[in-house]
Amino acid sequence: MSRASNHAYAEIRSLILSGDAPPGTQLKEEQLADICGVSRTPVRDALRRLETELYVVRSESQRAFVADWSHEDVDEMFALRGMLEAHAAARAATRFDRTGLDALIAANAMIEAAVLRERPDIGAFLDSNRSFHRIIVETAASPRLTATLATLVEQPVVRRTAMHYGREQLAQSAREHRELIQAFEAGDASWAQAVMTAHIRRAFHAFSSVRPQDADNDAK
Amino acid sequence: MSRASNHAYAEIRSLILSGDAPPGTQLKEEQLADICGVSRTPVRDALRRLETELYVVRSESQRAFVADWSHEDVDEMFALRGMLEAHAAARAATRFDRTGLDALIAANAMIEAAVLRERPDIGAFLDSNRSFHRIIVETAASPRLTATLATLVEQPVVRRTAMHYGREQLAQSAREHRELIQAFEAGDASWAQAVMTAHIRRAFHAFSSVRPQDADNDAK
DNA sequence: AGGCAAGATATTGTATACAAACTTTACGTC
DNA sequence: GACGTAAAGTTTGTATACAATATCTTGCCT
Repeated sequence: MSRASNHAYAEIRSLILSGDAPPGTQLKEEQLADICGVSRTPVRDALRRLETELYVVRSESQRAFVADWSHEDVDEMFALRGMLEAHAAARAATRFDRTGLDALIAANAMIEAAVLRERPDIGAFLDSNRSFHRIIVETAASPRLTATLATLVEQPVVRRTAMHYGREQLAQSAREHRELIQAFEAGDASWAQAVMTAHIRRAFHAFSSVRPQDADNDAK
Repeated sequence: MSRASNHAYAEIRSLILSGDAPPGTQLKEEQLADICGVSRTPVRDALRRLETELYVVRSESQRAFVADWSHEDVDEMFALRGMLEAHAAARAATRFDRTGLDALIAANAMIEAAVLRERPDIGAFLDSNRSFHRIIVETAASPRLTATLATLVEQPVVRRTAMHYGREQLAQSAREHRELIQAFEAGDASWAQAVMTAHIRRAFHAFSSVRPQDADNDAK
């Protein structure tokens, strides 16, 4: 995807993630084109991408809005993500080589470094966490699975979850990653699958315990 | 999505499914625009959609090609579809009402009618089969799940599978549907999930036993 | 003869103008 | 005053022209 199109995508996505365009906001192509400094054509491309990733929904008459997620939507998303990432972990367990494992260990080391300091660095945590999970999904070597998960792992949700992790929960997350690494080193698909299921499920409950008004404050 | 865009989508998709554009064929926007009688703009939209549904892949330099499916791809697709449709069945089991069940029973009656005749009617089987599965997924009431499955249920594969079902396998498929209906009437999520898992898995093995050269003949 | 480079060609990306569709508003009628 | 309808305004859809980039061709140099 080329320059203008990517730029529009990144810009609009960031409008949504930052909360500048809260759920329900109508996204008008021309207005976005002005903001991004490009024409409507690449904006339309960007909106389509964001639509498949479910950041954006369309009304019956094809107008675009920032997606609003009910609690049930989030529950269902975590359920699907749990199934698919656990499946990815199981496949990855029989495919990891030393290079991949080392990359995974390095990513988790960065996570721990971000967590085990006076004031945990949530941004660094999120970045490394994303790398960690991406390595697993890519090692699973199923383009279809990768594509499917890409539409399910909603960064705003992950972010909101992490924001409300306490220090202990962040550390627990890193410990679960350690157990995943053990399962991968043992090449044990069932083990990896079970740990990943629990890992995602726990994240869901951490997310659920966030009261909506707190989450609203995060968006700012 | 509007007229020209939908038309281009349907036309290109049918080029791929019919085999007129075999795997690896380059899909040039201008050429497709001529074929569809529309401009490049809606063609680009259509290609993007087909890309997210993995009918089309792109080279590094953004040229579009008809996707090629390895046996492993198909295996993985069935695995994902099995997980997700079984999950849908479990959710649906706690949500069916009398109207939905009756619709399901009616769909399966049509399937049996298509199968239990001198010469099974594959076209009618496929149509009713699609209805049957759609009712279940929609009853699961998860837009996300619906959207995800839509990108996985590849009609060419379903078709190729059904073409090679013998009369007995077609009848077995209908019997499995009957058991699914029983599970739904009992409101038993685990039962429904298990039957659906087996149902999809059996379809995969029916598909796998088709030798490639036979499958090629089907495409004609 | 083989490889590299420059130009020619083909293909996709972007901007813009116009068309179609949907929404809102204002007015008339009951 | 409420409802329906029509016209004006807004937003998205499509076509087309042009720009950028990739690929292929050709010819030159080694």
